Amino acid sequence: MIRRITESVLQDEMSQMWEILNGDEQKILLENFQIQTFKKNGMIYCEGDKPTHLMCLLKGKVKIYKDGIGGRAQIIRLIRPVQYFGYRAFFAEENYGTSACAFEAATIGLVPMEIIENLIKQNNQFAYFFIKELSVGLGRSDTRTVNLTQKHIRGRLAESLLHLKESYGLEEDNATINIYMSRDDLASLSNMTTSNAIRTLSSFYNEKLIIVDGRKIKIINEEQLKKISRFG
Amino acid sequence: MIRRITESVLQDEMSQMWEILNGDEQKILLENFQIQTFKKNGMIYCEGDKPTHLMCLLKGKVKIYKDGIGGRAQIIRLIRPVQYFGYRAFFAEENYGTSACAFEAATIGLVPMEIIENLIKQNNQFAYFFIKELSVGLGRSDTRTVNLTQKHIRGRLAESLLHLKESYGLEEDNATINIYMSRDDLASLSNMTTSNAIRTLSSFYNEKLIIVDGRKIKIINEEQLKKISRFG
DNA sequence: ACATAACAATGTTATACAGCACAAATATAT
DNA sequence: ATATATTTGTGCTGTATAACATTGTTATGT
Repeated sequence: MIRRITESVLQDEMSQMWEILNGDEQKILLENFQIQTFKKNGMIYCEGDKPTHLMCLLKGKVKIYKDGIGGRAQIIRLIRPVQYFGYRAFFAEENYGTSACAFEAATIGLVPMEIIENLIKQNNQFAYFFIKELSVGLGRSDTRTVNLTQKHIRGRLAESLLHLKESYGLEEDNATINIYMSRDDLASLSNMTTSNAIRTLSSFYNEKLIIVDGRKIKIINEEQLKKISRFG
Repeated sequence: MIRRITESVLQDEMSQMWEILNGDEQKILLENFQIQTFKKNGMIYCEGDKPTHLMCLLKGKVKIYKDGIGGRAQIIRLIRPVQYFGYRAFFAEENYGTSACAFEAATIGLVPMEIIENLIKQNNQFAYFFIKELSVGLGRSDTRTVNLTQKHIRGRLAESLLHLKESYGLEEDNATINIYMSRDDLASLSNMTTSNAIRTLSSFYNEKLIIVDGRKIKIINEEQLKKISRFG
């Protein structure tokens, strides 16, 4: 019964990966697949840990971050369902260089990296899946470096808000960003202090670009935000 | 005769890749391999171009950079012989997100990406080579993001100097960094303005950490530079 | 050898941003 | 439900660093 459930998860939600595999390979994946849940703010893995599993976010929201200088965290990547993560360090033969934490209650599918490694060795399309995944990620990371270092504070925050919208979408009102995020996290995402995140957020509110209600943020002038993000 | 030469280049210098391939595959690589030279400051490819070839730096020094906001360039990666580059965008199915330029006269080996793609599809170890290469690169890029955004100006410059030493080594005196780089490039590498690169360099000189003679930089107190890099 | 341009060095000013302190408002746990 | 901890909002102050201006120095070409 449980096997039925996990099989349908693999088939339906992780189809991108599942469909590349042949029957035998699917069977191997199924036999080694497990699902784990994490509470809000639960740690999924820590910087320095040994990577053991490929992870696939099935439900919830996850942040990948690095602890920088003086405890200042820096969010590197936001994960949404269905995205894969946690495998880079294994391939690079390193310990994790980042930590992963659930923004909100999360359900994650896990596959031991040895299994993934073997599948890669027998299925080239599967290997190519990771090559593409990593290549896209590397491009993003480089772009992010430049954005974070060269854009001004307003541009960085505007970019983050738009990025949150792209990643997690909007609520039923078609305006409120569908995430409940602290000012602190918003600051880590935008490479600024919490004070500045708060301050800039209220500037945007005064300029009628957004409406802020506690942690809920409604975008009301996306065009202008885009302009500011491009550099304003 | 020419074939003999290119074969020896593949065998000796690009051995990391060559040795993974079987006889037939090596033949394919050899038949599609060509060597090209670039002058000092010669452009190898540009942001926005369509990626067509895997490149391998055989001789010289190359910088990979992005043109950021207001013409401010940002060096993303330094290439030394023998390192591979130029393939990411193809795998990601994007145009180049960076530009590549020769610091000094460079010799580059080129292989059409279609050939690489086919080799990947028939040789899993070859695929794994790229998975590892990309994984290491992605980790570096993420680390770099945090270093450039969170370290202070002195820390960033110290880090760059040490990085240059690691990348290109020292001259016979075992102290002078083996690269002839403008202050402007040093600034792009360290995410600062040219003025600040110059200023901070002369601070380091006054503190007797380095000796500067034009573009030649001699490291005389590496320990202290490391401390500053870690955060001083 | 000289002119011209590119590069390097340094001082001055302007500004964006970080750090801190404190009060008010919200979450979270018991 | 109440207490405790965390998060949020603001103002103020100091500082790092970007921007600008000036001058000296080193390449490059004629």
